[in-house]
Amino acid sequence: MERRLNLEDVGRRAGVSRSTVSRVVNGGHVSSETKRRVEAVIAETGYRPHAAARSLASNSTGVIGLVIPSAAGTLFDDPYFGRLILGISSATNEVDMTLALFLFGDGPDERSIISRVVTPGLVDGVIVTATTRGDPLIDHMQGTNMPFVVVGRPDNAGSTFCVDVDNRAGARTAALHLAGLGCRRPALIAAPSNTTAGVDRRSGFLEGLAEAGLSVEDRIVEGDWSQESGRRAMDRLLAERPDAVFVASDRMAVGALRAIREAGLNCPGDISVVSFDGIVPPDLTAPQLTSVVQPVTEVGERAVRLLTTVIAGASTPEHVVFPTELAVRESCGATPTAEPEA
Amino acid sequence: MERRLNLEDVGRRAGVSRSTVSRVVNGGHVSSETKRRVEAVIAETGYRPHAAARSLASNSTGVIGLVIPSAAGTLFDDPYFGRLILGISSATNEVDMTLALFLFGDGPDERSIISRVVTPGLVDGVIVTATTRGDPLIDHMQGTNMPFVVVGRPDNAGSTFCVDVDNRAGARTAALHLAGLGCRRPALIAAPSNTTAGVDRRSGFLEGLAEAGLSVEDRIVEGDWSQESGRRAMDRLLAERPDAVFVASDRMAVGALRAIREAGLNCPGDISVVSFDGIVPPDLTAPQLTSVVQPVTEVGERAVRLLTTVIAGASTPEHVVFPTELAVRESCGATPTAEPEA
DNA sequence: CTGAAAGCGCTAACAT
DNA sequence: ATGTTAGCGCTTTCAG
Repeated sequence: MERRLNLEDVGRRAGVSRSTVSRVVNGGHVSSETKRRVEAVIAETGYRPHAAARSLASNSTGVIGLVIPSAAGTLFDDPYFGRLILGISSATNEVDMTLALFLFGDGPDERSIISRVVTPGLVDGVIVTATTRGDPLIDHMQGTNMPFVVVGRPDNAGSTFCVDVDNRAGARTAALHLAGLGCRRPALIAAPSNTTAGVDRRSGFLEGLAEAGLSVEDRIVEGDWSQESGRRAMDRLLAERPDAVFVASDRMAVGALRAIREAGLNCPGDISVVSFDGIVPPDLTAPQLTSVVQPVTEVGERAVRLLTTVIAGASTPEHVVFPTELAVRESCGATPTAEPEA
Repeated sequence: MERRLNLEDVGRRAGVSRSTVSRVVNGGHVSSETKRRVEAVIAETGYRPHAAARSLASNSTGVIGLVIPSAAGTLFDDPYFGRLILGISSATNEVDMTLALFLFGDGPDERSIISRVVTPGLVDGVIVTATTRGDPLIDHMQGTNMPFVVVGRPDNAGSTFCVDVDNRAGARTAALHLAGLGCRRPALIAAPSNTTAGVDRRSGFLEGLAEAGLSVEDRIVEGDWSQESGRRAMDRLLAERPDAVFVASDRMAVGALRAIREAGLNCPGDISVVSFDGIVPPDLTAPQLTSVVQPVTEVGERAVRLLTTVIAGASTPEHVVFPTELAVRESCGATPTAEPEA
């Protein structure tokens, strides 16, 4: 097993010092003549700088971490995280960094992995997906001096960098849309109230309803994001004879659609449904879901860019929130529009 | 900005040398008295070893890479990769390593990311998911001396470590099951023939059919894994009036089910379907899919363990292949069994 | 524009 | 059982 080529070796072959080689590798000032010679040697030897050595000397690793808690089971049943990872990964490639993934459940391993995330010299910064309210992970991160941004809206983060979508406004739009269609007895299948997204979507919807002079009264059931919970929720709701329902997530909406069908009712004929996410492929359901679509991939990309600024030293917390778009399809009973409404 | 605490500092506070501290951190032999003292200092200072420095000195990073090519769009629409990542991530946590994710599309960035994967000092080894035949990535990896294992069955890898599922046997079982149910005009919606999984599932199915004295004749259409392709394939196939169809993936099967329904036919009444993957939640479809389930998560976990042996120096290539299980549900028309058949 | 030299924080012989 | 001493391969002043 031969020793790995290092800067010194390359320098020797090119007749220059290791510093010069380092300069051509990192784009420093080098005469074009020597530069050419060094590059030739690098090309023919296939030299690649040693990442760990570089990290140690430069105090920067070139890797960013993505932390997703309670990844356990449900995680990838929902396309949400997949999309987010895609966005983050592509942005990460773009800036020539590498992505480290930290998934963890609720086991005792949590503590250990949580501390691995902030190991010095491992990552330059991390993106934390915070879905639950009062997330202890956020508190923990604030106690360290590891740069981080959170995806979502943590309620216990006085001042952190974060990127989120406007859940409240999106849900409000859904309410207004339903009201505009003439619904009289709206219902709500809410997302868990221990998540900020759940809270925001609920209050946004109620707000929109109020503006239109409507109210859900007791036609409101809380699901747990799962399709099955959506189905059960709709089942319960059906007894109240709602003429429209806003479901706080696509997945739960798929379940709701099923409950409606199984009850022998028709959507949108008997009941309109509007969901949130816009992440389930339209073709997957019949009728196609009208939903408030959130730009998940963009959120991921933005999070990476934001994180790079934090790593670079940005210190005044920035909150970026993306708008959502109502994609009108079949399930609400309106005539689908080519252009999504705002 | 105060300097980061290092071994020397901790040693000074505890009145010992840095090597001793290193020993207590890494579990070397230290008298219980000093060990206690050092641990106290570590606890009160919150000292954490610097990952890059450690990597450089020990020539081992503690991170493994996961490479997923052509991640582009379709990737996360299919729960397959999510499950795989889950398995890999959990195994990775278990052995106290961290996971680096390399996703890449077909753009020009491919070259650059592909070379980043083999950057010395970045990862200790990588898991490559190879789906396509003659995958150039495999050739590339073989040209380096980076430890790697492949998930899947590369056809251009004379001798590599790999873990796969027995696609052939699983598909054969599906054929036999359908034959046992009395089908006479079986059809096949195949997976892309430029993937080894596609090839294996096809030949396994044909083999099983032949054993039962049946044949697909020209009732065979190739899909591209997407649900839509499954739907179109079924549409074409319907003209041939098959009484059973084996669909090489769950996703395509969902499309096929839809085509059957839209043609006004009934499954399993008019036509039985058996799919491959067992990855779509049964509740998602009506009727529930009978399918050949592959243990994706286990494959991921095994890949990690195998990789650790390669990193440790294992040199005689090992191929581990997992068996599949036929989960009999509603879509084949048989009475669902509690115990899945072999 | 280029070379020399001093670390970055840690591990691993090698002494003691 | 513990301390001493070399590096690991790179970046980065500092001279020239």
